[in-house]
Amino acid sequence: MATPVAPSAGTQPRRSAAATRAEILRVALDLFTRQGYDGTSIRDIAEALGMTKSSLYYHFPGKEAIASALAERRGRELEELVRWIEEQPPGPGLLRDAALRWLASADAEQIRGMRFARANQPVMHRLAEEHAGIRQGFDRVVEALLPGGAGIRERLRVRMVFETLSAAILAAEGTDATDDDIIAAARDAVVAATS
Amino acid sequence: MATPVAPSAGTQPRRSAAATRAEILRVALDLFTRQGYDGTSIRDIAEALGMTKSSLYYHFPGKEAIASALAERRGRELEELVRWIEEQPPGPGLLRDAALRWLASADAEQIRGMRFARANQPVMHRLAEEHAGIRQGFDRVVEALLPGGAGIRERLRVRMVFETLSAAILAAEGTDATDDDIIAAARDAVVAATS
DNA sequence: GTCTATAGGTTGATAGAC
DNA sequence: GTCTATCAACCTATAGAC
Repeated sequence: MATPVAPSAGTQPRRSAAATRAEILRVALDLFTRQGYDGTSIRDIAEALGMTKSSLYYHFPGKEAIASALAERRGRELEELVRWIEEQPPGPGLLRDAALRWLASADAEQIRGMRFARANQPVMHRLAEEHAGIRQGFDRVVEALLPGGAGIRERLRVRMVFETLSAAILAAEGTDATDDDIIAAARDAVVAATS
Repeated sequence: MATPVAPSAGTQPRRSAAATRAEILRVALDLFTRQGYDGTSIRDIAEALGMTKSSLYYHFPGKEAIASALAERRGRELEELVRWIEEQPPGPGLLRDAALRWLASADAEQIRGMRFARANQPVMHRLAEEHAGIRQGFDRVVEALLPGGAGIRERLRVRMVFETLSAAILAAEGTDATDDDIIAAARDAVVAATS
């Protein structure tokens, strides 16, 4: 399963540090999603990359820092959605439009990111607590869509609309549904929930 | 946080083994949900019960057996739903009726069970693989509701209706929503999705 | 049924050579 | 940037006394 890297011949490494970092994140995302954060050791990640644990520590200060980088990437995607919402004129159709826009932007990588977040709730929650920058999931989105004094039931409703994609991903677990199937199912549910 | 158990005075233990077993499951469910399966050691569970690890091994052959017992309990709840579905006359309204029945039966304990399953996907999945008896989640329910040749999109739709409660629980994470709020939100979504 | 003690293994992380 | 070698801390699980 590992993809060993041929040792570099010259003094210059074959790939830049930035590329290696991205590769580490890609492999870690895959393993964390499939085996869970706690079920994946630093050694697992390193071996899948064809390097040793110690080399990994050159690129990241620790295991949690890898998960943190993944969470931050996910946070940036959501922040972009918040910015878009704040630019729109408020109105009753905005919730549906925002949710459908979110779905339309969901590519394979983003779906993998959500699967990761879903499969590793305990770590994500811990990261959000320690590290105040990473606010949990759709908090900011809900904030942007609702007036300040909204009740708990209204908040729940809005949150659930955005959890729809997450629900579709979970529903597809173990089946052979494609990403397109998942997004189509989520879209139907969003439309039904915002009628 | 621990609730130490007073040592029994006579030769007979204060509580039957069955009661102790149930208490272990209750405490383990709580800890597994809050800290995750891997984040909870046998020692954590034992200390919360006021006993030592070794005593726990008298009641359960291992850590995984505890999670397995929790998963089986969850499986029994779903089996009851499957039985009910099979007794009903088939029809287009059956999906909604079954989902609403499932919601109506969801008490606090069941919601805690779902939260556990949700927060520990990797273990649940592993248990379902190794131990063929525990089939994953709503597989049986979907089977009972759909004709054999149903397509993947139709299967997804049915699964998602049942994932609604799960989505509501997730949406309520971190908020101060009550169980009633969660169930109400889930009911609205089920009705919308099955119109 | 519960305890102490410990075996046997894995983990995340560090030091220092190249 | 990558390696070998090593550490302390932690885990599950077992043995055997009471």
